[in-house]
Amino acid sequence: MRASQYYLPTLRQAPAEAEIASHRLLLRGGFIRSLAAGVFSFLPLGLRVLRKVEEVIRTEMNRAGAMEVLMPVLHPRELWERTGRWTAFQPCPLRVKDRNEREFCLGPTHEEVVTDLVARDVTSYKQVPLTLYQIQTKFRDEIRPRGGLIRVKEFTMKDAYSFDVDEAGLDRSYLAMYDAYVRIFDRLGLPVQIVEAEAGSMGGHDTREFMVLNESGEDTIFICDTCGYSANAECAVARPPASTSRERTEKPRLVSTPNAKTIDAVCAVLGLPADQLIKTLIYRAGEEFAAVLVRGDRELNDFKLAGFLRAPDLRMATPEEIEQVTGGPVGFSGPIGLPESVRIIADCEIASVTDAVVGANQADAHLVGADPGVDFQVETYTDLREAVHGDPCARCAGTLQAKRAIEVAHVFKLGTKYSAALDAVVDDEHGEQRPLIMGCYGIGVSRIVAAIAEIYHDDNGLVWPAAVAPFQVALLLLDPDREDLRQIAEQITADLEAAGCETILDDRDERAGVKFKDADLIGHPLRIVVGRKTAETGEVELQRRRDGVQAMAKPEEVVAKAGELLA
RNA sequence: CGGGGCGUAGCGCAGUCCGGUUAGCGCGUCGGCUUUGGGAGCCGAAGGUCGCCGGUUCGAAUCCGGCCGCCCCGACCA
Repeated sequence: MRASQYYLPTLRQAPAEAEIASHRLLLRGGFIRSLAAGVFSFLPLGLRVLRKVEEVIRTEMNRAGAMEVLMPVLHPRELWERTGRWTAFQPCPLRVKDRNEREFCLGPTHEEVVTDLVARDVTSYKQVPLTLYQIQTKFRDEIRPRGGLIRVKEFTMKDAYSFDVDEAGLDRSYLAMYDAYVRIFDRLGLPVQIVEAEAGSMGGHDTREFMVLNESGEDTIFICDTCGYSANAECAVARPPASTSRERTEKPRLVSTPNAKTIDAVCAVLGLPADQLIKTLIYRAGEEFAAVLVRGDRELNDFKLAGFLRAPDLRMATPEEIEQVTGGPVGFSGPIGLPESVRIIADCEIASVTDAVVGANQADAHLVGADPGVDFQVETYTDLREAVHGDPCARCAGTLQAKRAIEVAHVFKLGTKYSAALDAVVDDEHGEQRPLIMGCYGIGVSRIVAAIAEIYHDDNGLVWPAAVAPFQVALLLLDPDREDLRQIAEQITADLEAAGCETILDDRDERAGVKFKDADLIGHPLRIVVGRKTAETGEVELQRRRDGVQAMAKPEEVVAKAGELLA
């Protein structure tokens, strides 16, 4: 391929809107261009990278026994209503109407479509296990696109769905995908941390996320420095302190805390540290109210609470509801003297708090000297708080380290949520009808491009791993007007391409500096220079982008030498 | 959606507070000459609804109101 005929619009300066490295460099290198917030075009170079990533995924999926299909982007509303997700899916699917006012959404994910597909044609246990996948554009009306390709409204995703008759089959299908993912990221050269996670709006269990450690990521994960336990912040568990035994002391004492509606304010008024306070949050689930207790210096984790209460309509109580239930205004709620009907749930840590400050359930007052289990009873102690950097690991004597990460893939077990709703049932070996048990496995293909760019770059530009580089070799012909040099360069290009090494010949009518800068910016793994030195010595210069290792070679030796350097 | 920032030539920016000639600068683009191994030099040229709509004013890039777009921080996800 000749650079002089290639669409290669590199930018000397990054557009102002790009902040993170991958976004900046992908724009500058002429890989992508933005059309609107979270909507991008892939230019020839970017598309080559995207296709490389796809191809790695495709071969490993096929190897794992999954079969590729292509499902529609346009999904009829009725299908989504059968699973209740027309309104429940977050972020909300993009919706369109046809000329007859029939409603569709642009597929944000394909559980409904694939399950419906399988429901129509799979009727016997003999037809499973079955794993179908596709590589396709997904649409999500993201609340806030950000970070170039990191979070967008329209993106390429590989999504796979497995169907089995029993849990054992699901386990096998799940493991096959898990292993395939490990191989995929290994081949892509992308180091991933596999973490425990929540399933989000898809529903499911045994959720694992494949994370690329990076400051531009949107997730926080915790990794134990000793045992390797790792989990998304949404479900990371820290070891609570040993619970403390208490004796009945004096009854809690009412103190005046005028206008102290926040933990900070109460601490200031009473001169006490926040870990001496118990924060009482009032939640509503259906017609039921719950008082949720966490230590004053902690944050409640909503995922954990929702997971414990298992109430689909869980929400914080309104100020009016709080007043009605506790008898006091917002900011002064406490666990003492609540109506019997209010459940009291506490984070494990509360069990070791003594002599605590709690809200008095009346305006401008708190109670001092409250002891859990003595002055009030707790229905259940469970892990409800947000883990923080430096917390003790729940599984060993190690310490949890907080890190930022980019989620690039996700595997989890769906169970029968979709098969039951969409009648994907088969006869088992006894002739009994059973809903298929599903697993779901996603990879953010275009996001991987961003993640690789985040990880592999330096001050001069991108540094693509060979597996995904748009071209393996950039051959810089510094004097395109010299016919002898041009012939050498073209011969080397032909040799390399014949050897299966994708090569772009930079024969543009540009100065040497421009070609060097562009080659560095674009990040070709190997650069070969044909220039004046070649005319003098008959040799060309090879340089590896990754570490700058150089070598000289005669034209007929270039293929072998390039192979060595790219290995 | 809440908070913050920004919108002037393809890209990066100045000018806006304090209204007043023909709206500037760097890069890029086009033409010419020179140059030619790390984003060249000189000469010449093209390129602008100053995001949009309305208002104030003799006069608006600049002041006021509304709207749109983009980026960043927060709650969601691949």
